[in-house]
Amino acid sequence: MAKEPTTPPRQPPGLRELKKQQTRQAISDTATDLFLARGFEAVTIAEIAAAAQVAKMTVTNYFPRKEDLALDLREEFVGSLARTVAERAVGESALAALRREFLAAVERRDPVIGFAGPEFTGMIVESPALTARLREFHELREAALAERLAEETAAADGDMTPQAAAAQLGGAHRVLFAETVRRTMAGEDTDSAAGALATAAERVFGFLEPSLAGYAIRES
Amino acid sequence: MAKEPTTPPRQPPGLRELKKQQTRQAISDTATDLFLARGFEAVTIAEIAAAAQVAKMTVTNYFPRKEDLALDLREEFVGSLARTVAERAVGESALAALRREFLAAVERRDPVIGFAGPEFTGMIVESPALTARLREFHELREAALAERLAEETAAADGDMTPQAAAAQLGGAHRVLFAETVRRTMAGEDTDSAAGALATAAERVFGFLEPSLAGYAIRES
DNA sequence: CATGTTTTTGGGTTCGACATAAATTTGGGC
DNA sequence: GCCCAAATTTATGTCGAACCCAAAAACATG
Repeated sequence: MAKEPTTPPRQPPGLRELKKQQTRQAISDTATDLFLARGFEAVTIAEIAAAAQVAKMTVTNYFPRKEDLALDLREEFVGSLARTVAERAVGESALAALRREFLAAVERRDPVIGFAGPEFTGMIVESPALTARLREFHELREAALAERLAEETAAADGDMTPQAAAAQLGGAHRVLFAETVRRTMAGEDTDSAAGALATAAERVFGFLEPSLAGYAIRES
Repeated sequence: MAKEPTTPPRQPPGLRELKKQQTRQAISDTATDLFLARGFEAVTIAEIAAAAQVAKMTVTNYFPRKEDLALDLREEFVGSLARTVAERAVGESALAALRREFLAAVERRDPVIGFAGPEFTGMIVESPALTARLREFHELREAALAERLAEETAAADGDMTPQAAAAQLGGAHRVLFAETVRRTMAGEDTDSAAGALATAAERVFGFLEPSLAGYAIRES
């Protein structure tokens, strides 16, 4: 069915691949500029194509959904929690790892937890389509985390503990993300918001401590 | 601006109002039949209008979004958790009330927690648009719960405890809803699924006990 | 530089969402 | 009963995203 050509994905970046990346990036950048200037819904695919000097279909080929043009961090976002858990230290619980990493992300002002500047944040908040897409990302992220936790804890097949724990941990992130967005949209400056977020994170994660402090502690 | 005619909205259901409800229901029923028979995306608004013998625009007037034709339980669903908390007994915590009500809903085989029959459930699962809409309902439900909890606990303005608690409680419901859907799609019969759901609910809510057993206990 | 593959292009279709005005129906006052 | 004003339904038309297909252009490889 899937034929392996003479050259399965090996090294060579190749000119073709290079130009693809450039084209993709150029389209994405062009689109983002337009979205920020006039709002997501107000910009048409045709306009983006014209501005990027490619055919409409080329835009669609790279970004099957219009939302993808604005939210191009899917992989990064969706995998973040599962990755943190997978890479936690021996003796560290999932909760501890996620809290530690969240606080580090606050320090970094990481876009992945919601630090994205008022324009970009506003673009998302103003758009139902983008908001919906982000909601989907949150769900996928939680599902990825649940899967990771199931493996890490060697949970039995019918056991819903991993999903329950992932819902709590993912929920904490979701709530904190929303708070970051709220503060950004309220015009609060980044440093001030970051301070408040760190405090809020202590509280929100602390709230989970009674249930999760002993869950998914890495053994080796 | 808004002029009050001789008769502001008073009592009488009125013939006009009655026919509106009938029309609305007829359209919704027609649409649901078509969706179940051929899938959500495969049915066009024009077809629904033709089958219900009304104009396309009439369908759109009653149901601004196509998804609304299939998911017409928004109010019920979104308000359910907040309502349960609002009506809990004196001395009962939010967690206890929600668990009690969830188990009662399992006994009722309530569609609101996911008991909807394989056809209907399949229709939703197969459709990205309906899945997205349902996701939105979950979020609105959690937000409504958070608001209710904030009032019930007289939380201070910057305090995120209500949101955090709502995320945990709403998360539990979301996870259990997903499990109901999963079992339904796996072909499991309703009674068997209900039994498993009751057990799962005990576990999932029990998992929250350490954090939430003492939260939002009704005082008067 | 010839050949085969991948990417881009251009043209076209479908359908949901939305706007507007015309036609129809209803509720009441008289 | 009759007619008016308000509300509802209908008829038309626009716009844009998603999708399909075949032809042309760009690239990789021997």
